Amino acid sequence: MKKITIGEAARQSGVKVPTVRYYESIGLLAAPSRSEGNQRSFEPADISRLAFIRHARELGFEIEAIRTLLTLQDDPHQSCASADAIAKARLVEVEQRIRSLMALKAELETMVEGCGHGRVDQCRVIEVLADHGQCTHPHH
Amino acid sequence: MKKITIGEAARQSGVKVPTVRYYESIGLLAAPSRSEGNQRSFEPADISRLAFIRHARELGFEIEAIRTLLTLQDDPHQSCASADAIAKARLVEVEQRIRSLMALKAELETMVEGCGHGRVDQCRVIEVLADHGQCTHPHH
DNA sequence: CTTGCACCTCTAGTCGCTAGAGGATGTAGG
DNA sequence: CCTACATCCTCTAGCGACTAGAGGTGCAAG
Repeated sequence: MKKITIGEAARQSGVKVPTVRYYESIGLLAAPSRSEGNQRSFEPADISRLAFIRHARELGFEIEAIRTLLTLQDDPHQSCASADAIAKARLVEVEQRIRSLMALKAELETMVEGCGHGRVDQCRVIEVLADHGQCTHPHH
Repeated sequence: MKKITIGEAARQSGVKVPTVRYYESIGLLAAPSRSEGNQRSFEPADISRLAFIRHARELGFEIEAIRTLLTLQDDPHQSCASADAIAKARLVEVEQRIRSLMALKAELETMVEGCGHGRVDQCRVIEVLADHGQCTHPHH
């Protein structure tokens, strides 16, 4: 077996070097074996695991959710109901966040459009911020 | 003048009591005068300022952006170009975030739909997470 | 053999709060 | 006036998920 350094692992998985060490420190990744000079030596399986974590993080899953997903992955005979539930919960979160951001976007657009590019005392941006009652879109 | 306690200020502005103290500590809100017994005594203007901050936070502006917006509000003769720029930048951020979340939503939906509710080794949720190449939507 | 990069551990910082300890003040009822 | 109780005070530490930096060691190429 060729030894995979932490730098290689980082490059291949797309996770930064300090983040790899961080994941090890919180027990998301098993501590790898070490070289004679005390340097980490990873296995290909570790790269896959790191890629899994990275992808899940990109999808916005929290570390604790990922921890659960990883234990599910480690034991393929389990029911995937938990994985399904976690993904569904995340989907609901994302949908809510999108709705909220759309309302936000509308309000920011109104603010920016209303700005006459003059002085602050006529600025709609400042004005709207100061007076929530001027919000056209009920969101927050 | 009637004295406004921190609790009243919090209730009227919708900012929590510890958060009001936090805003004071970071200099976003001027330190108010104190009662004989060392308790904070706010002015109506402080309530407006807190409401402004809260609204801006709800719109996702960062504290440093709010600090700038507040100094602009404090001097109404300035050009509102900065306020305009800050709001526009925030708008761009929000639009980007929405796009990214939409892609995410699509991917999560594919994952959840593909789940046969069986065992983990057939679970599309786990599978897609493990292999980024299966992503139908190029986003991250 | 030296240069220089990659690696090691450890601590502290980021952002925007939030929680809790331990004590002082203010107010309403008896 | 006394007591109960809510509210206030300061201070420190914690959250999530890293990121930055100090100060030192390993290793491979020229």
